[in-house]
Amino acid sequence: MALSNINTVKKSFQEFLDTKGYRKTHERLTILEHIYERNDHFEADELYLALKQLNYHVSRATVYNTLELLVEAELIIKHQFGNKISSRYEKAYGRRQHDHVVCVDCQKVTEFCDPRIQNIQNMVGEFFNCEILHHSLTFYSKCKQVDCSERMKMNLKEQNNEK
Amino acid sequence: MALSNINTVKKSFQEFLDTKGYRKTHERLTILEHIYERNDHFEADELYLALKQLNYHVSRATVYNTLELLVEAELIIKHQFGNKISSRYEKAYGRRQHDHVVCVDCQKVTEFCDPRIQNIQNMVGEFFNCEILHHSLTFYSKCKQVDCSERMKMNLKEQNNEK
DNA sequence: ATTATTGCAAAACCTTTGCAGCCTA
DNA sequence: TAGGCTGCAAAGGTTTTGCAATAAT
Repeated sequence: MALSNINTVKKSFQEFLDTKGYRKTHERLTILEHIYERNDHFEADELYLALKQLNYHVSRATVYNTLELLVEAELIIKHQFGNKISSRYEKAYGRRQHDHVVCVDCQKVTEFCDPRIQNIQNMVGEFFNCEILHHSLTFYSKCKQVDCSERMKMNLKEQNNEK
Repeated sequence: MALSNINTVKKSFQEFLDTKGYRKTHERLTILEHIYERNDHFEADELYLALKQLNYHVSRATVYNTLELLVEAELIIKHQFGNKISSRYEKAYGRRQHDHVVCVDCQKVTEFCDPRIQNIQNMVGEFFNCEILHHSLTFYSKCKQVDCSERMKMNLKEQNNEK
């Protein structure tokens, strides 16, 4: 992500905090920066551990708190992919609406866009006379790529080592 | 659900258990029966408590175990609706493919069908050269119906009573 | 008779909460 | 300085697991 963008995002968050009367703490701004350096669909604990490894210590409580604020500020999106228990997050600023394909074997997440989903959303909202706020469309697949089986092997190895 | 159908479903489950070399226990068959008497999108613990109230005692472990088997047998479908932590289940046999609208206030689940989703699924599968096994499409709405606010009030009352 | 399955309780897992102390405003 | 925010640890809710007892094959 371009440098100009991260500054825009930080400004946006600061404005959000101002408007809501929340405080601009180092923790919150730093967490936002680190999120915008990532390009994946990460879990809260992954973010916590990544920050720890960078010798920037924040508590889990603060990570969860900040993630919630960022969702509210519409700077990140929260997902629940299938049977995975924990939520995943991705940055939202300057990104067009998209949906996901998740491999049931290696958990790899791929993104796609299809304008027809918006049409369906509008139609369903009209039909039920309700205001649809947002949607979640996920395709669960077995990807035919080489690195899928690679990942599976890695996962199996990890599991065996831990036992 | 018609009586003939529940028998068909039970036969289907028994065949599944046979094929897989699993045992046909009273618990498993009874849980299946009770699920097919429901018409909602229930949580595992709701099912456990419902069975308890009917004086049919099964452990939580057995409920979870059986739900997993029924998903594998494709007799029920498991959902993760939005930020709700716990999974929800619904019966699957003899039901046409459909998706869901979930009210973010009262959690009411409504079903709808749209053939275009299948088209999108096919296109995306071809595009990424992957085999899409199934999908999950959920619209999150604020329903404008009277009973939504009613439910919200009820929920608030319950919460206050519990405190 | 074998051994998968059950029930129970404890553990695991992710997330939230309570509180003392800190730091932003 | 006031009180919102943090860190820590403990609690919360859902799901999984270990093990002895039970029941299906």
